[in-house]
Amino acid sequence: MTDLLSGLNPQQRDAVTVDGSPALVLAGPGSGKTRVLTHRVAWLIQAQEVVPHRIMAVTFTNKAAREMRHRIEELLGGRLRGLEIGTFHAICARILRREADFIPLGPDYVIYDTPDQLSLVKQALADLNMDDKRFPPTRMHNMISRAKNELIEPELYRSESYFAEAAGRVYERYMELLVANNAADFDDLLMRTALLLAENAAVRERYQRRYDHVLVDEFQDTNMAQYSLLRDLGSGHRNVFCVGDPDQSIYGWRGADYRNVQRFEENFTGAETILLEQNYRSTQVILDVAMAVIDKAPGRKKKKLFTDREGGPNVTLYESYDERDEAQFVVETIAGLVATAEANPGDCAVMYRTNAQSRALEDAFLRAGLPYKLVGAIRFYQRREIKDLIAYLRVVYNPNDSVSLNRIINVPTRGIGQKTLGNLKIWAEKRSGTLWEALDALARGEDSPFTGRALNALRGFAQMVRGWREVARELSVPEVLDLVIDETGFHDALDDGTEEGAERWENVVELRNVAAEYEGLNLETFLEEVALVSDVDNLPDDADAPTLLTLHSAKGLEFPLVFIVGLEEGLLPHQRSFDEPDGIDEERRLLYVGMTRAQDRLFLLYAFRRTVWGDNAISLPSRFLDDIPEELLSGNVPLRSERTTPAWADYKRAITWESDAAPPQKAAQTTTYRPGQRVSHAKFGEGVVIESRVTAGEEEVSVAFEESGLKRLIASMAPMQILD
DNA sequence: GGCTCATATTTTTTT
DNA sequence: AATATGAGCC
Repeated sequence: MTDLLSGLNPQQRDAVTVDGSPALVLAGPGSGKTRVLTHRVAWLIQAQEVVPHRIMAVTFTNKAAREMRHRIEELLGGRLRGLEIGTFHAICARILRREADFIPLGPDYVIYDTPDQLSLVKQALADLNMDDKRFPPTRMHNMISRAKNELIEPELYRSESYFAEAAGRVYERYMELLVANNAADFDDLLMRTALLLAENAAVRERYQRRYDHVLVDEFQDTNMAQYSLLRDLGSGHRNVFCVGDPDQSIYGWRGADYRNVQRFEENFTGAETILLEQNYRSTQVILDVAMAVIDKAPGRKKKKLFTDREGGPNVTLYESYDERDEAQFVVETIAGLVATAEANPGDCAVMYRTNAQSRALEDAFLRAGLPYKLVGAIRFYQRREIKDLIAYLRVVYNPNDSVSLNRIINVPTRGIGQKTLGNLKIWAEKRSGTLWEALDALARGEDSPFTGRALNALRGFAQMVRGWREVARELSVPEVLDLVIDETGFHDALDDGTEEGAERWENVVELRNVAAEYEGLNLETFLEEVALVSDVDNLPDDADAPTLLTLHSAKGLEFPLVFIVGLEEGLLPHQRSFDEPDGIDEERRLLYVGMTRAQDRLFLLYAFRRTVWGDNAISLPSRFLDDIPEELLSGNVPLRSERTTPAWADYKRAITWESDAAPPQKAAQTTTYRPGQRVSHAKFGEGVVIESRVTAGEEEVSVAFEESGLKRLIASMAPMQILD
């Protein structure tokens, strides 16, 4: 039996052994909060003799849940049975299936992902005869989602504006459609569970008795619904243990509210607050840089993080020419450090603000012939062919899921076009039944307005689905998949001889492999797993290759070497954050989260110009860079005091000036280069000037290089020798 | 009914 | 740049 408390510092030990009162652990990055959580669960089981199934532990990702279970099992030296551990969404999904009697859904409800949700919002708009140009489905969906996260039901949704009033009507119809489809969206999982516990005393008390202890990780990123759930679960025994860090709150856009930390202190009076300030991850230099950035956040409770990893190499700040150059620097640096055995490829992570930025990086890795691991981007389960097959499985499981039914009724094409489908919907409405009920009636030979080809196509499809439903219970998930693929001619329709077709078929094979791993599990469990997996969940940790991921998905992870790219105005902070109330601050915290992932080395990069939407634009270094003391930086960017031709400093003034005063005039009015001149560039070699003009105060030269083709360069950035 | 080509529109971040 | 939608043609 291991001593659970040895090897913990005094604060960690206090946290692990909190007894008989609620606890709030404010844990800085790298302060061992995962350790505290796992040791506490183990301590409860071992020292307090709490039965595992009376403990609920909530994590932020499924991967974190798996790892935590694994670590606790290691600590206790045995398998844990019954410990309830998972994300809020996963735990709620299970509760709702069990308590389906109390909600307007059957226990066989399906979970809709974002695209499903969006198509249902469009349907709601259509039903209400509302124009989707004036009421964009994404915005409507956003407002609905926000309401749900705040536990506001349609009938309570009050409008302050015309637009919000419209959203309220869409919300109401959207909910009706979800119920009709026997479906729940992500937000429903939380809202329905939270409301059930809040409104039904019997159910609430049952769950209060069921769990003696509730532990929550990443507490700063909980929303109202999640908090309400937590309060109701914990109000009896008050054994609620929350771990979080307001400085790492980065999910405000999804309804997370770090003020839940204050609410917790109010609702759970007498809660013990424990600060974990010692960082065991990063060097002092990295920590100082990160703290310099976060300290500028307004209205923040200052925490003093410290580490015994004194000093460390300076943080590298690199200004690249464009996103290609940026990616190349990353790849070359990694390759260099690997060559000198200073790092393993798997020690490195490259982080960015938007998924779109991964492209340039992937290109550079591919060109260098180096493998990499990519989190997110085109998510596997979002690929068309995968979604199609999942939709088939969902229809087999729950044929009243009309979103899935609509998706596959003519995929692969089987002669059921817009017109026939429209008629089918009209007929279904006339019979006041669902789409599937109409199809089912057709298959049974009921009289219908359909004749000829349309009738045959519809009946054939319906009979095929009926056939699957009859045998599905006897078959494993991969067997059902095989049946669907076989009878629909999915392979031939997909693998059309093109490279893309072959790739899509590969994905189908991969899905079948995934399904095969669920051998023994039923369709219900498979569909639920698939609906709730996140990208980080699928991160393979065996491959020794650099990881490419967004700053958001980097939360909770750590790497010896971290590159953060695209530190530019408009990207980080992102353009879309500018008009959000807490927007810029959240961007700042996002950068802080990224920086504090690094253990040994941190590289910060920005590009002088970047292609955005196929347009090449000059970019400005991120304002956050200004907050970093220069003595902690090295790289290719001159000190602020020594900059002689800092092109961007003037742009910055031009863009950030507040008054109506004209932006400062720049020196460059005439061009140094003329069309037809032969020039030589250090990197691109020799070429001929095609054009040269002054844009935004900078001379922009287009040169046709013999080796490297046509380039557009900024004269002051990339000086060239004139050869004639 | 289905396919091809042209136009529009897009990208924050995720369960 | 890449994808989604829509018009027009077979």
